[in-house]
Amino acid sequence: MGYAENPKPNYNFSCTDEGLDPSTIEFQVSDYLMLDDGFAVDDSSSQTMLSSEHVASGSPAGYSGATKHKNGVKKNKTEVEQRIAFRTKSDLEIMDDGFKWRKYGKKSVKNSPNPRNYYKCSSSGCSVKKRVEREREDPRYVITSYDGVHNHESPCMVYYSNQMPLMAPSPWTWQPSTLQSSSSS
DNA sequence: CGTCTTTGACCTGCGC
DNA sequence: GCGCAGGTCAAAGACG
Repeated sequence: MGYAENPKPNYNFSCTDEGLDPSTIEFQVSDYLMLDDGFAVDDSSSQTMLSSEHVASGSPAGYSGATKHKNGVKKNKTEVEQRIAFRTKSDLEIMDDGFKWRKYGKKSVKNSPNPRNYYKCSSSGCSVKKRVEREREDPRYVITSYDGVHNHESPCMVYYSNQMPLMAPSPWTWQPSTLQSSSSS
């Protein structure tokens, strides 16, 4: 496949898709969550809020699942730099946010008829993970959870370093302060 | 040929 | 201690 910038035709959210008309994208960020260490939820949004249960897809303990690696290296809680989860209304489960992701797992979760997909950033040295699943109660919405912070620039942002980003900015550019100020009218 | 997706198995944490 | 649920690994196949 050759690590194309837009590896799949359905990567409609690719910023490098020259034939893409942003106005045709069925995408909207309906909700976002800033998930810090304690799975804190930014409730500054006046929209319908997602509970942590929503994001964790029925797991009351949130990210209480297997936070380990096969080699026994347990991921310390403090190592989790940042978690971001947001809900988007989209027909596509995969939205190209400017980074290249490699799918490494798919799991059907309890309390949800829709499987959860696991992605890793395919950039070497970057261990950011992403989980994508459709909302149980409204399959039109896709819940995307990012785990960690990229240690590299988005290829998209680099490419358009001298231009306005065509698409909605990746979550990495959403600073909590910005979110707070932007959402509080 | 290189990379990605799929998928089943395995591992670990947590609740009972 | 056991079972369940979630997260990850890795081999095999698919694709460009």
